[in-house]
Amino acid sequence: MAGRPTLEQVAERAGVSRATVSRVVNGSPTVAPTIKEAVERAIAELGYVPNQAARSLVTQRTDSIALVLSESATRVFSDEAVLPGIVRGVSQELDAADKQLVLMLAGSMASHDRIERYAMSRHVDGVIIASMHGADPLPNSLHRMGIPVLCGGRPLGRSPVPYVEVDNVGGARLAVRHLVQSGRSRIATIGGPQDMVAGIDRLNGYREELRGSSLRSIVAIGDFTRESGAAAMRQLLEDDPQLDAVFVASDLMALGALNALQAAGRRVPDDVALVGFDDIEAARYADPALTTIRQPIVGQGRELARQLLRLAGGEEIAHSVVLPTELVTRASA
Amino acid sequence: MAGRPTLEQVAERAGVSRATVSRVVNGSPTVAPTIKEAVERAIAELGYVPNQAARSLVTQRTDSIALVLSESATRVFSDEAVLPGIVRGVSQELDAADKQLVLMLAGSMASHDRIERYAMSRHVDGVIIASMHGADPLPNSLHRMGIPVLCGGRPLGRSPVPYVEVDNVGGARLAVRHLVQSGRSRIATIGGPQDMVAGIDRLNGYREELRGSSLRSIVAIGDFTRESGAAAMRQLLEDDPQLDAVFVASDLMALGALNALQAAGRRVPDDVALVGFDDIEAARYADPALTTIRQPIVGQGRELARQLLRLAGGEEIAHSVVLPTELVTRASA
DNA sequence: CTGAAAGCGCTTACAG
DNA sequence: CTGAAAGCGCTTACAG
Repeated sequence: MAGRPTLEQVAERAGVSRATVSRVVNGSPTVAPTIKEAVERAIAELGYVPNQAARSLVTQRTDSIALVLSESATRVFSDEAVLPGIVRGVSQELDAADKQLVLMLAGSMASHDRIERYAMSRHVDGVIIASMHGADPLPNSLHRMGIPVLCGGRPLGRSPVPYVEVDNVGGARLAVRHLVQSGRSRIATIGGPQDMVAGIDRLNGYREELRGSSLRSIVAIGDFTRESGAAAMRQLLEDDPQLDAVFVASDLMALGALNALQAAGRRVPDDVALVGFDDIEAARYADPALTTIRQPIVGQGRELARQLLRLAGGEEIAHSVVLPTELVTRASA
Repeated sequence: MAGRPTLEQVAERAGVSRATVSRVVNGSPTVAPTIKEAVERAIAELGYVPNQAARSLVTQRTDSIALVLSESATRVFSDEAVLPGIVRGVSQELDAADKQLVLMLAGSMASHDRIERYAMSRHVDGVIIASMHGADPLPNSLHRMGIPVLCGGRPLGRSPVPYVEVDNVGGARLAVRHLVQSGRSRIATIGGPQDMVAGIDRLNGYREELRGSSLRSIVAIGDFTRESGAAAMRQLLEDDPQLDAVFVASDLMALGALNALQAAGRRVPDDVALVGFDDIEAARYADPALTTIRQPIVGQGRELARQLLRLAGGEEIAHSVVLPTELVTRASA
């Protein structure tokens, strides 16, 4: 088959110059209809598809963007329920814009280097970094190199890098307010890891909302896994056997907490009301079904893609976009 | 900053030709140590990173491969538990080989076109297609175009495209054998969708194993979702109220079936033994914990990547690789 | 509206 | 061991 056809061959077949073929391919309006037709026929007959590398070399664009997920994050099962949704949202929006999605799982510091080199090699027009632990230096260093970069979730520490996040603080406040309003008076919380912004903010929301009431805070910390939720719940029961409600910073931890409560002979919601966060599928199937805070997961992915595309296109974008969360009332509270 | 530095600038700074810089960058052994050092210094000082597009244009390689997931598949929650594992496995192996992963969610037939064009534009060195429904024409058409392509899961219908799959038939037989050996005599099954190879093969395995015994088959079909598992279970109880065991073709459907059984007042495993397939996280936390067939998910991803890399490198590879499954015995059977 | 020509940033025979 | 030169397949001012 002598390799795949080139512009040159299409031009020859259509009896025009390469420039003209290029114009047709790129939809330039200044091509005579008859010529356009001839070129299109030649393209179809030859099955011509433009070589992206050649195009990128001259346009300096690749029409693809990288989505970086931290590998350690994908280990947390809670994230496993969230990250696929983000990937799907990003993918949908990118498809619509005819851009490609390059997925990079950042395992270690070593892979940070790989990612930097990759972005620097101009293989992508921009980078979305989702799901960070701690104060990851990657967003800032990419930003410093002049690469369009956007974070999913507010970066810890001061950072000039724009981000899209869900309203963790507001969601937590919603949950606690619901518990207060339903007459609970000893409201504990199981917080997430304090090196992740979702963990930090949901705990802050809890504290902020309690501050408005006369209730005192009762806190245990987990790591977003089911087991850690169960362990934290046992701890809380020891710390305050009289507690009558718990706001748990993730549904998965809430499911663990639910098991621990039932094992301790507490009825949910009669003795202890329980509110989770995330609204994962399993929340609906828990017994009792879990009241929780829903966050727009696919929506966050879409918004990330839209913002990055604008940024890569040279537009000014808001430094932060915060997506609303909502209370989903079920049986557990 | 006048754009990012080029080979040319490195050459000038190091006082050598572009050819020499290129040799150093690509690790050619025929460069004098002193020169090599000078070049490396210049590279470091300038922060030079090769432009991939330029490189690809001449080498005809991109060092990246595409992973295609069907979007409809990601809608099935059962797959949500499986696909991230495959992505992770592929990513691990590709990272080790310093290749990039381009993720494409194939939503519709329209996106099939996009994927073909993308592969044809030589933006990737090969394509892995995971998770197909029906007899998807994509693998064959890519193959016909001369693009290295590999399927996760055996393609339906005759196809020259090589594949990597888990032993669905063998796993199902293992499950049924376990039920037979534990003395069950009315063993039903809930099959998966019959347009997916996992659905078809697991049902075949059930039938094959029963054929060896004197037991008759009792069959209902679901679509791999939890709800469909519950519905199918209700159907089975109606069809044969005396059944004492069920092999369910996915854990998620098995969880639905478990609910339905308990709602119908049957004790598991006392009245009815239950075996699932997949070994997803939730199987371990069911009550009773679910006996199931474990498949190597990340392992399948890794094997896919390894095989595709070989294929793209021009090696001959086996037309099929079948990875073993195993029985994980817990409380439900 | 169309074409000739330069150039994007690399790699790789080919000489020397 | 090193360099000059050709060429990978496109796009885009610049003329006409």
